[in-house]
Amino acid sequence: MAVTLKKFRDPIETQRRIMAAAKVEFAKNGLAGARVDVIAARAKANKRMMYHYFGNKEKLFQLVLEDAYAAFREAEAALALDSEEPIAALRKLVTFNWAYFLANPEFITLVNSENLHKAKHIKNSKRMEDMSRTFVGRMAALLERGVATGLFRKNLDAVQVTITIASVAYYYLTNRFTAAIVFERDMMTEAALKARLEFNVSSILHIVCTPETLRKLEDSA
Amino acid sequence: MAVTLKKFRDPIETQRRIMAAAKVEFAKNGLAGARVDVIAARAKANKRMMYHYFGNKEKLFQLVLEDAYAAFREAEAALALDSEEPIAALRKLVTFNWAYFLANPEFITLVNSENLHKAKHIKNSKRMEDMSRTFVGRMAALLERGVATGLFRKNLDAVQVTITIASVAYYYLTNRFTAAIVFERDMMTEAALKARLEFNVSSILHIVCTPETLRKLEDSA
DNA sequence: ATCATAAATAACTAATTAGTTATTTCAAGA
DNA sequence: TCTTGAAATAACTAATTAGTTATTTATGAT
Repeated sequence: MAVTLKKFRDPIETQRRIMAAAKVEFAKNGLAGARVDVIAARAKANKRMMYHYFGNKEKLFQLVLEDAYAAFREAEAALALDSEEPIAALRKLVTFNWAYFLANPEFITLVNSENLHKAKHIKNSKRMEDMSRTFVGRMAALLERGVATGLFRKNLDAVQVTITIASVAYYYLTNRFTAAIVFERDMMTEAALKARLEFNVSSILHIVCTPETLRKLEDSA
Repeated sequence: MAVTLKKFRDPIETQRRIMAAAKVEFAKNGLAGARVDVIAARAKANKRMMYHYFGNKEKLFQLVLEDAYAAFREAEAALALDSEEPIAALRKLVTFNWAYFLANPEFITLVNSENLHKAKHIKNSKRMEDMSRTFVGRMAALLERGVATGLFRKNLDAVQVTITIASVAYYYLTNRFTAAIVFERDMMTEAALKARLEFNVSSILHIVCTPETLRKLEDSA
């Protein structure tokens, strides 16, 4: 008999493989387009294992989606923005959003899928609730610090700013295929990506900073 | 026998009904999730008619999508921005984008679906090409006029501005379901919608206008 | 009037697919 | 070492679904 290195009966590892395979499949084809047989095959697991560990396709989707959010929030928290000077923190946050969506395109398509389904899979998720609270709090704190030091405009809504930072990155990347046709250019060349990130950083600074702050930034540039 | 008002054998009308039904179904469930039986039933047509007039599900999707783009471009062209003063034109354009996405939510989900499929259905569409050219040209012309009169900042890329105007509206609306959970608020109340539109108009003006223009706008406010 | 053609319908099929049943295989504790 | 329960597999099923076949029905031109 040939010597095998395969490790038998590792339930944790099997679940991990199924989740990873599901993430790829759901991201590529959406919830309706994803095939459980493909997930099982890619996970090198039996389909029955998916049903055993996760119940059904939709519950698996929910877990995959929650995990994707959790990873995103953790990465954002790791930026430690509260220990940075406000302008630097803002630049860092805009750049982080861009880089994260770019490096994790499946996050975008999973979120798109969930919104097509009116967020039914995470609607009553305690886990989502917990993640979101700290996330929103961080942005509000950053804006307050900027306002206190006179760098940022007053009365800006933290939620609007947060949404805007995400939107200028997310929209460009999620719609890059139709945009390539509409604008007749490759949206994903190195130059195009660099240009978009710079535009986004500049745009957010123009939205958030006071005119005086912007003037100083230009002088020092 | 009861008198019937039904008009028999109207191929144009039948095709119209199938397209309208398909738009609803594709928008609600995506391409993979949409059911041709549901489309036929909603159109009050026989499923065979769909195959007769449109070939298959994907070709029908392509037509529905192209029509959705055409309607959007036509509505935008009808704004006649070139006969408006640049600032007013810009406000009008941002407001139009917002109002259009809000009034035609199916446009957003159709575009999302097409991007999930990497734009394969419109990739070689001459019709899309024609629509897009005039659309991009209009934005470039508007920016140039603004720069010429000293209202707008120099060296702004028309494509980046166009994408940004769409993104701040599109992202908010397409992700309104997950956003409602993340931000723990109803994104669709009248007040929330009004606040977002105002934020978007202000944001785009801050990105596009020179500091002096912005100061004057504030003074006159 | 009637005939050719296109519109419309109903019933069918072949393939796919989410979920299940029945069975085997391994590994850890007594 | 034997037993028990969980992990894993294979084969199956019932339902769904895109697409077709075969047929009927209305309409406009002659």
